[in-house]
Amino acid sequence: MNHIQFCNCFTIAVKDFNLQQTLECGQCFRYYKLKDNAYLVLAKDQAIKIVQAQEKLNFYCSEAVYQAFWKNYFDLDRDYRSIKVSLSEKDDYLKTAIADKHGVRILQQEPWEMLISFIISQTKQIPHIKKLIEVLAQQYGTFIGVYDNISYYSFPTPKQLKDASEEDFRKLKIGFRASYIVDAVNKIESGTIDLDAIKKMSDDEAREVLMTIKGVGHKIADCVLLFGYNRYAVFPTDVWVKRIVEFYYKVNGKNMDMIQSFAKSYFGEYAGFAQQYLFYHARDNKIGK
DNA sequence: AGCCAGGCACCGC
DNA sequence: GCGGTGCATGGC
Repeated sequence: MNHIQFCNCFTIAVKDFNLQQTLECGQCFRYYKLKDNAYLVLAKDQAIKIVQAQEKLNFYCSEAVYQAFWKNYFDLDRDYRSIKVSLSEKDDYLKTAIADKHGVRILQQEPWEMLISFIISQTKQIPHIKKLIEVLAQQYGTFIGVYDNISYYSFPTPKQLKDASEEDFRKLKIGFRASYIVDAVNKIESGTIDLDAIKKMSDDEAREVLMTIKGVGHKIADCVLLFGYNRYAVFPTDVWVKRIVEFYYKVNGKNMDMIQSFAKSYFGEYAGFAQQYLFYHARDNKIGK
C-alpha cells in the first residue's frame, strides 16, 4: 500500500483563476471532488490535492514540484486579464459568458491523454466519460497510490495499451469507440503518427494528421489541439458551440467551414479561449437547448 | 421509460 | 458533396 501523502502545502496568490471552473468546464476528466472544497487532480504520473480559498491556491506539494509541474499545468504564468478584456470587447454575449466563467484557465495537458479522452467523449456526458477513463486507467495505467482508501492510477501510455484488443476495451463498456482506440494506439505504436512531430506543424496540418485516426473528426482533433497542444486559435465546434454561433452570431451552423472561418476572423488568435467561455457558459446554464 | 449525450463512419443519392 | 442513420451505454 503506497499511501499518497499530502503533507507539504505550497500557497500562491492567483487572479483570474477558479479551481472548480477550471476543472469542471469540460476540458479535463481526471479530477475528484474531495471534502471541504478540495480536489484531487491526476496528471502524468502525479496526484495532487488542491484547495482554493478566495485568491489563494493551496497546492499540497513542495514548491519544487509546483514550479516544475503544476504551475505550468494550470497555465498560471499567462495573463488572462488581458485575454478576457480583449474578448469582452467583441460583444455582449461573450462578455456575459466571460463574466460568468471568469476563472477558467486552459490547462496544459498531454496530447495522448487528450486524444483518447476525446475519442471516448463522443456522444457521452462528462460523468460517464470520467468513469470510462478511470476504468481504463485502473486496468492499464500505473498505480500511483492510495488516498482515503481509493486507489489512483495514471493515464495509460500507448505502450501500456498496445496489447489490448477491441474486445478488451468493449469489456470496459467503451462501446463502439473501442476500435477507435485500437486504431489510435496502432498508429502511435507503429510510428505512423508521431505526436511530438505534430508540435512543429501548423494547426491545419496537425488537424489533418489527427483526423487520419479512426473516430477522430474535426471536433475531436480540435479538442486535442486546444487542450493537448495549446493551439489557442482553434475553435472546437460541438453541438453547443454550433447552436451559439447560429443563434448569437447568425452563422449558418450547417456549414462547418463557415463556422471556422467566422471564428477565425471574429475571435482571432484567442478563438480557443472564447470557445471555452462560450461552451461552458451555455452548457452550465442550458442555453440553446 | 424513453430520450439523448462535447461525433463520427458509412451509406445512399 | 451532402443529408440521413446506426452506434454502446448510462444519466437525467
